Amino acid sequence: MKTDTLFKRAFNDALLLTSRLRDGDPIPSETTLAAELGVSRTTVRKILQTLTEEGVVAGAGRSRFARASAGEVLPFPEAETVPTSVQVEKQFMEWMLRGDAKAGALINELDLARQFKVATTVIREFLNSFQRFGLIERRPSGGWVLQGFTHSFALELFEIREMFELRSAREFSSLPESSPLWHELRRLRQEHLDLLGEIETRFQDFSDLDSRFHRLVNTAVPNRFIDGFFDIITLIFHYHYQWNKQDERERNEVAIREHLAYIDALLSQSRSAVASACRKHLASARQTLIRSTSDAAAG
Amino acid sequence: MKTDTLFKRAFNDALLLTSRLRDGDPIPSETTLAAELGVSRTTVRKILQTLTEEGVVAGAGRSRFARASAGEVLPFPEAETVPTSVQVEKQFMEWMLRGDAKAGALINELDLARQFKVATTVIREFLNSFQRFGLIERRPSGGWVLQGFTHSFALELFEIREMFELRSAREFSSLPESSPLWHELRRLRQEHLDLLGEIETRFQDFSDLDSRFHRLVNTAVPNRFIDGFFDIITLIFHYHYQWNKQDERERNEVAIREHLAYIDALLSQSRSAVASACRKHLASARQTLIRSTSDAAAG
DNA sequence: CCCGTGTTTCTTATGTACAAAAAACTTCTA
DNA sequence: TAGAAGTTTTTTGTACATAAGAAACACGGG
Repeated sequence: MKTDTLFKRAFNDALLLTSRLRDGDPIPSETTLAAELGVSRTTVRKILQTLTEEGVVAGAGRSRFARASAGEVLPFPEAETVPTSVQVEKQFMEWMLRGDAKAGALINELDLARQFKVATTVIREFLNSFQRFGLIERRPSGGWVLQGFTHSFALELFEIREMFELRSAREFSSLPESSPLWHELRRLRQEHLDLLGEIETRFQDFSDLDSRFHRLVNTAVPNRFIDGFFDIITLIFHYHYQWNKQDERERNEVAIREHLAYIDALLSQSRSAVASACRKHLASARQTLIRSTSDAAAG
Repeated sequence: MKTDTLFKRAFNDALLLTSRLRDGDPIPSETTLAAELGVSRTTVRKILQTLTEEGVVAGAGRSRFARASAGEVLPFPEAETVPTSVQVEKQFMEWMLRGDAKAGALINELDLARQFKVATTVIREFLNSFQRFGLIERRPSGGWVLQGFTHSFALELFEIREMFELRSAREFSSLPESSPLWHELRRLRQEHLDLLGEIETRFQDFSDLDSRFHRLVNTAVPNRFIDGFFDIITLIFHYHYQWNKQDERERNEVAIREHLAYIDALLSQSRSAVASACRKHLASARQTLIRSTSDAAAG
């Protein structure tokens, strides 16, 4: 049976919306709610029905209104609102990065299904779509081999990353003055400065800023294959930030300063300055990543 | 139920093997046969059983021998020996390239399943693994959108291809004298010359040679992401060669000459010569591909 | 005790069933 | 009659069953 995490997430969101209403306020139309919650009308109707049963919403059809008098309605637990695919990805990354499995090991679908408490179908589908990240590989005879987050994986990843980023940075710096991306870039620069000012307390916000900055650079001249590759980078860094807490504040501070130099180079539109700032930043990012790699030798 | 295309393919191969034996010759051991046919012993035993029933093999256990006296045994039809995944890919590419579906169109799993005469599960799995080729895209709300083999697809593909190929060519040309790849390259050069000599009759053999040459260049310094991207190139060209027969002989002849110039540049180990020969070849390959693109405007 | 076959167990590929969610269609009312 | 709710139809996501095929285990003869 299909899970109803979508319904539960939307229900929780709807609870928040209604809690802002006062007793007797009219409820927006189903179509409006659907747009606001980002789901179909079918799901909205299910939510309205449940809210009515709970007494938070009264009336029916075209005349529905909020009932503040009703007792507090408990939202669904956070965990039940996460799509299965996201849960599985998370569990798989933990399983791999925790080192429960070594590079070269065979992946057992049934085993994983039991461990992650999902049907084998879900694991199968996950592995299929996860293949593109290069961390697992299909065997000709069927089944999967774990390639793992190894030293060579990181090196190969960064070789491509450098090619792509240099290309995008070059394109970006030759954008016409009129491009709205310049404004975006200046805004991001300010965000970097702000974060640097509060680095002691907000250093964990860097992960998101990092991703947004590199994404912006890549939008100068879009290419679907570069975008796809960027998804890999994003995935790796997302989990890397979660798992490697060592020297986090220092690392992020250094990275912010490198970003600022990189941004200033872009703004200067000097090709050589852009290339060198970009290379410098990527080199230190690579170093950080490689240190958390699973190989024995670290050089 | 799992299909038995594997068994049928292996059975046909085994028929060929036994047809070379004379009456009374001993049959190799199950393990040996398994290795030769590239399947497990389980499948070999099934084959031996069938062959025995058909009278081509007599005896049992350790003493089995060929029986030439038996009438001709019919192999399974070619079509039944093709793995489902391959069949589906082929049908999907036809469906797309024939123009049965336009870019931006939604993909209906059930529809395709009926059309291709397979279960929805198979389509679903196919779409998932096919995503990496960039010709389809998953919608956030579920379902798939056809991106299609468009003008911009070809342009973006070649932008990356050029980056990767230039990088690999550069690495290749700086390989040490001792590398065995130089020998491989000289052998491929000879194959090109041979093909050029018989171009009138053998021009269709170029597709395979093309793929092998570019693959060789890429093996200089392997990178899993470049390898993955190369799979996309291979897929596209594989079908492109099958569908675009216009000027095929002329196109291939030109390409062979470009390859030869490219190979000679590599052998000369001159960076600038390599870069220019490589660029020149890719430019004409791009032209060819773009002409068979599905967009209205062709420039 | 090694190589080979016989036997059993495990794993994966594929078909079918069914609920969630989306989308399309219909009806109603201000 | 436009927009809203009611209803029906499609489509997708997940579970489960079963046969094909791989792998592991067991045993026997030289």
